[in-house]
Amino acid sequence: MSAAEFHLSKAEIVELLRRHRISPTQQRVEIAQIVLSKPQHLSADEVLALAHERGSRVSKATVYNTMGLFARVGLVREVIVDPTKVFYDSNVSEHHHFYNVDTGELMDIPAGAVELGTLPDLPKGTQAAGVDVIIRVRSQ
Amino acid sequence: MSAAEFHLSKAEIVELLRRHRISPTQQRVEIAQIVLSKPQHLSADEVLALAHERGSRVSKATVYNTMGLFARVGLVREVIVDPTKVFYDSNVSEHHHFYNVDTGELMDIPAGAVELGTLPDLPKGTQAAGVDVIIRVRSQ
DNA sequence: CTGCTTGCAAAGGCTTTGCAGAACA
DNA sequence: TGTTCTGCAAAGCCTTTGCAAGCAG
Repeated sequence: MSAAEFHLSKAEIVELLRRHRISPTQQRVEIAQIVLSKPQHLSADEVLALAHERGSRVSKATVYNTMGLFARVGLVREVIVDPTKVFYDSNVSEHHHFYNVDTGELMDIPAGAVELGTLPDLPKGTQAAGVDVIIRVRSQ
Repeated sequence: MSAAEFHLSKAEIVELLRRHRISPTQQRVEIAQIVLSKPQHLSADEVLALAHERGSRVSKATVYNTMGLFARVGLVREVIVDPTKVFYDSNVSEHHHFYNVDTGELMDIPAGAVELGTLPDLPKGTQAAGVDVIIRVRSQ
């Protein structure tokens, strides 16, 4: 997906959801507006907090359902770096991450800054589903 | 650490723990014997189950404390690929992983099969703490 | 209408913690 | 003996689920 997905009007969000065969309910549209507004890394709790700040009346269960749905259709990407919570990344183009284990901060690695040669042979009977590179850093 | 760390006698385990400034209590020695017996990926629950199979009377709390301690001193490595549980890898030499999202199986990627060029510039004020490469695969 | 969604609260699963008793040095 | 460790149960967190009421098409 390109950066054109960012800064979307409500109508564009509705269209985007429809293209992904997601029925554009009010909650889903509001969550999409928050999450897809710019490249960012948000936990479910942060999405909920942002929604409430905006005045949306969305429940925690719906945030989880919706983020799971968005991840399944490729609107966001789950980033698993911290055993205590999942991050959702609104940038679904191929890129990798720095994770500061002291602050819990997740940052993008500039595209092209990590070269990954050809993939190794996959285990028999499997197909690739994604490659994650996480560089853990510590505040010094 | 080399493969020489595997197949250790009780005395060797005690010595290994002492070298890492870990007081070799009975439970820690038993857990180390299980975990460090060979290259493997175990969850805390699996360590506990193996300990009980062996007849050790170790509690869940002690398994968590001990695995956390071992990870902190570098006797094992935490592998975070699944938001529902942490894996402990007894192979602490540099290598990466395949993770089968369908089966939950974690496998080593043969050493050298993934080429990672030079690391990108780290965020200001941080130092590298580790690099994880996870290739997610699906059963086909 | 008819099924999909939502929200609430409760349940679930993994991990941590508090504290008394036990083991280590 | 003083400190560190262990075990149990309870608590904590994030996430999922059950089910009745509410919306979408």
